[in-house]
Amino acid sequence: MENLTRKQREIKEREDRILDLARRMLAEGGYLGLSMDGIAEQLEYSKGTIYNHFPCKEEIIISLAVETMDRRLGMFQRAAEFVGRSRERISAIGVAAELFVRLYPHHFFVEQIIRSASIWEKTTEKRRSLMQSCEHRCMGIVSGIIRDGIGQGDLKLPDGIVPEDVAFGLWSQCFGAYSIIATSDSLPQLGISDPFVAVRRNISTMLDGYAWQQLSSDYDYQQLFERISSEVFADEYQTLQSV
Amino acid sequence: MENLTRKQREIKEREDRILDLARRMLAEGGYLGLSMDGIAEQLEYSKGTIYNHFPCKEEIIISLAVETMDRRLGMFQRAAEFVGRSRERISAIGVAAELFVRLYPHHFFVEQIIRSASIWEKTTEKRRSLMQSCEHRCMGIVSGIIRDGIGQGDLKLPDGIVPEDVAFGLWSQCFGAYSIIATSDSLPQLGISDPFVAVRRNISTMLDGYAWQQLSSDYDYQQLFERISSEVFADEYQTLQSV
DNA sequence: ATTGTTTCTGACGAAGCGTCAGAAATAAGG
DNA sequence: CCTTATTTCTGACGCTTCGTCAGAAACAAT
Repeated sequence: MENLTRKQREIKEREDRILDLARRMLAEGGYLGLSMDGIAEQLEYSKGTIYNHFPCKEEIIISLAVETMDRRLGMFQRAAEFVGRSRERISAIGVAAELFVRLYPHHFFVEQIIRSASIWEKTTEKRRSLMQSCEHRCMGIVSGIIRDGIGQGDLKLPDGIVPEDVAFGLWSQCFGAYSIIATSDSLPQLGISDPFVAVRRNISTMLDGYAWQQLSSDYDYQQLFERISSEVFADEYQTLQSV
Repeated sequence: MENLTRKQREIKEREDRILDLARRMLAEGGYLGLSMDGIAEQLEYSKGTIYNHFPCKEEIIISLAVETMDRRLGMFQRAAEFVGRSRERISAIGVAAELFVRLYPHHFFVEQIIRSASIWEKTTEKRRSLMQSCEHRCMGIVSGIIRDGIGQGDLKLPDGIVPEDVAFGLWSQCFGAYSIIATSDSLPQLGISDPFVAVRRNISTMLDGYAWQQLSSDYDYQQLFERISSEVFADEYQTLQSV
């Protein structure tokens, strides 16, 4: 793998710096805060050089989004390896999702931007399908655990409901809640003192509704949450605590 | 109320035309598709005139968002008046939310943009608090129904959970799901054939998890959905069918 | 008819995007 | 080591959009 010339290494390294700076600019000032001129200036390269890496602003954003989803996918994979009953494993996914958004809010923010700015027209098909495949694999992990649960008799879905429908429910609950949390500073005024706890309870209650064993009345999922955090995601959890 | 000069009426009418065009431009090309120059050109006024109405692009977007939330608030109010047990009334809210997003996707899109583009810095405190108050009242309606349910013995929340937490769950479930539906065209590939139905089932299951009477096993909420659509929201439902 | 006020206009400066001819650096060949 | 070919880098350029503002035009009051 080390058959790269000095030049090629330089280029790769510069690309990382571009993405790193771009993410910060995006976090700072949203879509408009990210400026090609600004990148060139701050990195002390000419604009042309930046455009050698990325043909347009939108491609940078997509690249950031792919990085983001890769990172989460990694955490989901680690979570899925948690040894335990199916509902414990899905809880591990929940821990991963929450830790991810709390630890890397900038990453999550990129995903929100992707979903609203219409940047798709300008980007190549390749990047788009790369993103989709990340999304698919994330969903696949979750659906897989649900299927395992069904196979092991922990869960039985009613007619007309497939595991993907439930996975979609978890996904939208998380995405929606985390979006609202990130962009609304008046939740305490609305009477929601700890929205993250509220999300966990709501999701847990939905799974109870599907009668996924073991029910939250027979098991301390709050304690499991702590255990998974400190066992599976020790480093991440540490970081979060210290902030 | 009719003490307006011809001029003033002209101005009011023009403001509506600006907002109408702006919404279409926004729906067409996102944040970037909305251009002040474009508005001036298409409406055949000079830019200065447009800027007499709105001091910046962002204020237009906020105005659109307020329109949006007002409209939904209206539908929520009608839904809340539905006569029935508490869980039937919350179902009516669900119908309103779904009809709203399906009938007025442009309106919903504005809300998504608001939540990602960083437009808040440029806008006045007044508009912002106007939006918040809309949000609060929407939440208030939902929380109110939940409280009614508790008062009438249909529902009992576990310790540490307040009605607002449950309302937050419904809100985030809907917002997340509708966002994903609006911006992801690969849901069928993921195995989710009818995402709107999936949302309804997931929400219903969550309410079952809270043991909100009557449980979905004892009541045909699918049929209730149809009934509310055609009774409370006859016009809207009609429009939706014909599209 | 004259004066004062409101409303409208479009040229302007600033900033950002993406391009491209030519300069500079690097690699290859003798 | 010098020449030539190739790659990489540069920044001026054209274009679009934002938001401003001095002056023109329309309107109202006297």
